[in-house]
Amino acid sequence: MKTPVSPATVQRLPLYLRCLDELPADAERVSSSELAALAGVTPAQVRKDLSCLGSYGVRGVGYSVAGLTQQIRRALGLTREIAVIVVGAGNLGRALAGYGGFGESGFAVVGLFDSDPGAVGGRVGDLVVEPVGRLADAARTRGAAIGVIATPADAAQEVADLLVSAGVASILNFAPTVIGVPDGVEVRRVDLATELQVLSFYLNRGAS
Amino acid sequence: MKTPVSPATVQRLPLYLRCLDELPADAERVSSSELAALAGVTPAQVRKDLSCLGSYGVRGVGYSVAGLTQQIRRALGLTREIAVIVVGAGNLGRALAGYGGFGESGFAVVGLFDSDPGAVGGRVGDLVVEPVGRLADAARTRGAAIGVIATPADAAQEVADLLVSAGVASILNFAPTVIGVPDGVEVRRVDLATELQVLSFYLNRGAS
DNA sequence: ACATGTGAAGCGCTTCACAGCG
DNA sequence: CGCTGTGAAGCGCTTCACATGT
Repeated sequence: MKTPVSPATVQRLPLYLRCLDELPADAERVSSSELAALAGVTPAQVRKDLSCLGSYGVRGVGYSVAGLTQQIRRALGLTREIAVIVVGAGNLGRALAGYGGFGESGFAVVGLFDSDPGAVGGRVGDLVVEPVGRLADAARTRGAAIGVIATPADAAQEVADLLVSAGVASILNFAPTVIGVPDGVEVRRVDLATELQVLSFYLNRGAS
Repeated sequence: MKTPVSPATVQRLPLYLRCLDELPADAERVSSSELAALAGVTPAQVRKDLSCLGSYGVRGVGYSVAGLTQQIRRALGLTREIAVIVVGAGNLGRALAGYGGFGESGFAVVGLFDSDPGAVGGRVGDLVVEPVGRLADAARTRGAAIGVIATPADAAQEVADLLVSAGVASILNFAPTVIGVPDGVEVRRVDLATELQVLSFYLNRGAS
């Protein structure tokens, strides 16, 4: 089965990619059970997920590590480097912009913006903080495909609108608020307080 | 329906809490439709979720903002402040430890640790970076309930083991790797590369 | 013999539609 | 009349079990 990749599967593909990476360098093949153990899911789940992308598995043997890695990267659209813009040069924004893991995963931060004139001009790794006024223009000329919002909550909606108007159709929102976007724009929220609150729930669960 | 709160619902309760917070200060009541619009879900979803915690809704009117907030906080176990420990004082760890939103959400960072002697002693807000050697002891004496891992990938498993042995049964893992823990320990993963890779998938989806 | 690929069953979550109540 | 609360239908995801292929 080729095309119908379910959202649940999409969310797990990057996980498999990581697990493949953590395999011993001399490993040529993996079985669904091995991969499942590393990823913390069931073997059947792994096989179902991988079968969605026209599998390269060999019955009786397993999957080629290199081949499978390539297949997953292609399915995720990681064949070319993707340009990412980060908005908000506070602690979180700088941490994100300076995070080395981007490059290895096929992403490149091509711009870091902030509305505070005091922050503009500051350097983070190879990047120089630019004023938000240049965001839209920079997003277009540098071909940014993904925008990361690392601003306070009250600026998030405004930044989202800016990104959308600049043609950025994928947004990763670290601001602790819900942003509204037009249809066709994909938003993913990462909220620290939310994560802690969910953990809090299960904390009391386990105790009772 | 009182007790059976599904995982999917648990994940949305913090979201509702945020939306309630963003309501105009003079709002006394909300309808499921209003809340749904803010949260980006359906009204039926909101009602189902809220009915799980013995609802305080009034038919024909809506929910009391204050009452509902209290109900959700109680369901999540946010009646007392929860002590959190952060391990890893790199960019991300310092950003997390210094994040003000913790306190407002009912959490308090009671310790920040790092294995690098050069980082130990550094100050982040009110906190002083301590050596990991003191982690287990500090976790116990300060009653830490949640541990946040903000180390590089290769240190994550070791830190997780330390946290578990110190009695921390809830872990929020920002390290780009999968950690193994005993049954009964709850782990949530937040992985930047994973989020970007998922966005990448839908990027190509929308374009084709 | 062994591990993949896959229909089918099982399960949980979402959506619908309406009864119930202020 | 309006909005909540909820059985029931619908849908998607996970798990099972086994046929398939090497």
